[in-house]
Formats: sequence, C-alpha cells, structure tokens
Amino acid sequence: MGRGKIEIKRIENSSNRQVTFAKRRAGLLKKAREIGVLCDAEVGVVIFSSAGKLYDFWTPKTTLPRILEKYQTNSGKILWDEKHKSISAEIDRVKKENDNMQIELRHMKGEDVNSLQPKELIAIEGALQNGQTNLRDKMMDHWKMHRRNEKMLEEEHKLLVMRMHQQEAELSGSMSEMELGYQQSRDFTAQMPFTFRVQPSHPNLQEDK
Amino acid sequence: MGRGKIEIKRIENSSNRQVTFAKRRAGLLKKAREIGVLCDAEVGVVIFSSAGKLYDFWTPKTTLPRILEKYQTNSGKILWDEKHKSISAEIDRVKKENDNMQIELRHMKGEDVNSLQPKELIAIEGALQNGQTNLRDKMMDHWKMHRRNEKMLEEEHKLLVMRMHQQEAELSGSMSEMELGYQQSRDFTAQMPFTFRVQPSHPNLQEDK
DNA sequence: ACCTATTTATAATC
DNA sequence: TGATTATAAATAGGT
Repeated sequence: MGRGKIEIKRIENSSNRQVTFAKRRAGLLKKAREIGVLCDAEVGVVIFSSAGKLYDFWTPKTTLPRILEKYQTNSGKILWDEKHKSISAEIDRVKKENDNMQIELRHMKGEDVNSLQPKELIAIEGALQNGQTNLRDKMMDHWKMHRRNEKMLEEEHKLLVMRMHQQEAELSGSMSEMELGYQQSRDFTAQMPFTFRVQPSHPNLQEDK
Repeated sequence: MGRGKIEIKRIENSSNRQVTFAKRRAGLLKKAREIGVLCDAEVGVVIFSSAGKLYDFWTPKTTLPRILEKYQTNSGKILWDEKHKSISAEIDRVKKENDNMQIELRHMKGEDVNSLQPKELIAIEGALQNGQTNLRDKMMDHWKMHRRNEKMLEEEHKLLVMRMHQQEAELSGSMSEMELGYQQSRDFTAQMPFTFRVQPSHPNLQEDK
C-alpha cells in the first residue's frame, strides 16, 4: 500500500528499512490499540528494532504480569514457570520436612500421642531417656567445671593473700631505711617482681564470661 | 477502511464485534509478521479475545522467554521478579523455622548441647521430664486398656463356655421327647434366646482392629 | 464465508 | 527527518 508494491522480505537498504520500521511500527501499535478498544480485547505488542530498542503497547489496565499469567494458563507454554516450579517444589519439600519435625517434636513433648502404637511410644520413650542421659552428663560436666573453677579461684585467692602479707612484711621491714624521694615511690609497682602484681590470670576463669 | 468510517470505541453489537475482532486480529498478526521480516525486528503480539481465548505471534527463533528477558533488561520493569521474590522470602522463612526445630529436636536428643548454658540445659531437662511423664501416662493407659480387654475377653469366654454347657444340658434333657420334624430343627437358632447366640460383641474388643 | 466500496496505511518522492 | 501523494491493503457493512 504505497506508490509501489513491495515484497515481504528484508529491506536491504538500511535507511529505507529504518523509515519503514518507524511507519509500520506506528501502524502496528495503532491497530493494536484499536482492536483493544473496538473489540474489548486484551492486547500486548512488543517490538524490538534491529538495534535493540524497545517499543511496546499494552491495553490499559493490563499489566504485563497479568498478561503473562493469562498467557501462561491459556497457552500452557513453559515460560518462567520452570524456575517457579523448582522453587515451589523446594518449598513443598521443606514444608514437609518441617511438618515431620514438628510432629516428632510434639511427640517428644508428650503431645498428640493418643494415636501412637505402644511400639512407637516405646521408641520415643527411649529417645527421651537417651536425651536425658546425655543432658545429665552435660550438666554434670558443667557442675564439675564450676567446682573446679571455684577451687582454683580459692587457691588463687589464698596465694594472693599470702603474697600480700609477704609484701607487707617486706615493706614494713624496709620502712626504716626509707630515704627515697617521691619520684621513686611513684613507680613502685615497676619495681615489684612481675609475678607479684595482682591479676586474676588463670585462663579457665574467663570461660563463663 | 471499509464501506463506512467507524469511531474507535467499543462495538456494542456483539456479533459485529466478533467479526471485526476476527478480521482485525488477522490483520494485526499479519502486520506483525511483515514488520518482523521487512525490518529485521523482533516482534511479539499477544491478543486475548473478550472470551479469553489466546492468539499470538512471535517472530521466528524468538522464544517468549527470550523476549521477556530482553523486555526486562530494556524496560527495567519488574515483571515476574516480584513473585519470585515473595516466594524466595517464604522459602527463607520456612527454612529458618526448619533450622530452629532441628536445633530444638537435637537438643531434646541430647545432641549439640555443648554450647548451652546451664539454664538452658535445665529448661530442656524439664521438657524431657515432662514429655516422659506424658508418655508414661499414655503407656499406662495402653496397658490398662490391654489388661481390661484381656479380662473382658476372659469373662466373655467363661460366659460362653458356661452357656454352652447349659445348652448341652437342656438339649440332652429334651432329646428323649424329640418328635420334631426336620423343618423346625432347621431354624433352631431362631428359637434361641437372643442373648445366647454366640457373638463376640463387646464394643471395646474391636478397638484394636 | 465472500464481496466490494471505502477508509487507512504506507512506499516512493520531494 | 517531515510532509505529500499515489497506490496498496485492510476492512465495514451487506449478502
């Protein structure tokens, strides 16, 4: 429909092609809009120029996702559903796992056990017993550790007290020959043997911070 | 372009609308194909009739997913990504729930308890104790039920034996005056008092079918 | 479905 | 590019 008829095949002349593209693109979008209005249809058109630029039209109030959803259910085509499916499957799997654990947990707590057979009850009982044993062991460990820490603390304290007395004795012994100036008395601690400095240093004592 | 000009607004006459839809739909798809060929463009057209039927066209070698991908990167529109996100969020949520339960379950079984504080250990210990109590109650119920069933079975059996003997005695007692025809002896059971008929009928006995 | 008078789209040209 | 125009195509209304 123009001054001359043209064959429907790629227009080799690049600028002609570009012009035709612009004209026909406008025409296509216009017609899409028209059929949408005239016939009350949902229409979507997507056009990419050979340069990759996008032109599209969607009937008003028709969002792309909506069209896609409809497209999917109508055409049965695969689409992004593949990814979606694998994810849904994973959800299902995890949820099932979840349910099973929930049931097991409830059983361990003695809930919902009415439907269980004696055999199952015994199994759970065993698991509980086992858990209890393990727990008690662990608690015993804690207790022992605690006792040990206490003892060590006590020891250390005794040691400190003892050393303090020792120091006092030494100090009062040398008090008489005290001719030292203020300067020297200031860094008294620096003269102390290292081991005498008061520091709760046993590594185990820091464990329950 | 036709015998008369028409306004671009919904065609109210239903059959007219349908005809126009068919004609224009064909035209639209044809033009989509043509611009694709002539201008070397990628084109997609989706049309849903008001009845919901799908008609579409895609330039060859252009799969829908490919168009969508291009559409997405070109238009920056969100698309199915939204749905994807919400699903992923749900997976995360369920997985987290899962993990928590798994941990609780392991703790109940006395595993992985090294990192627990004494306070937590005590709580778990309590839960285990509780579960055990509940379970033992339940097992006791089972046991009692079992005992009861046994006893009832025994009783019933005793009763049956007793009645059998009673019947035998009656039968042999009346044997001598046996003048009855075949007919009457045939529905002997019908003459029996109902309660004497042999039927393990105690409802509780059917509980562990 | 087909026909055809008309409208519309657009190829070629400027 | 944009406007013009001759012509091809599309299609509204009728059968």
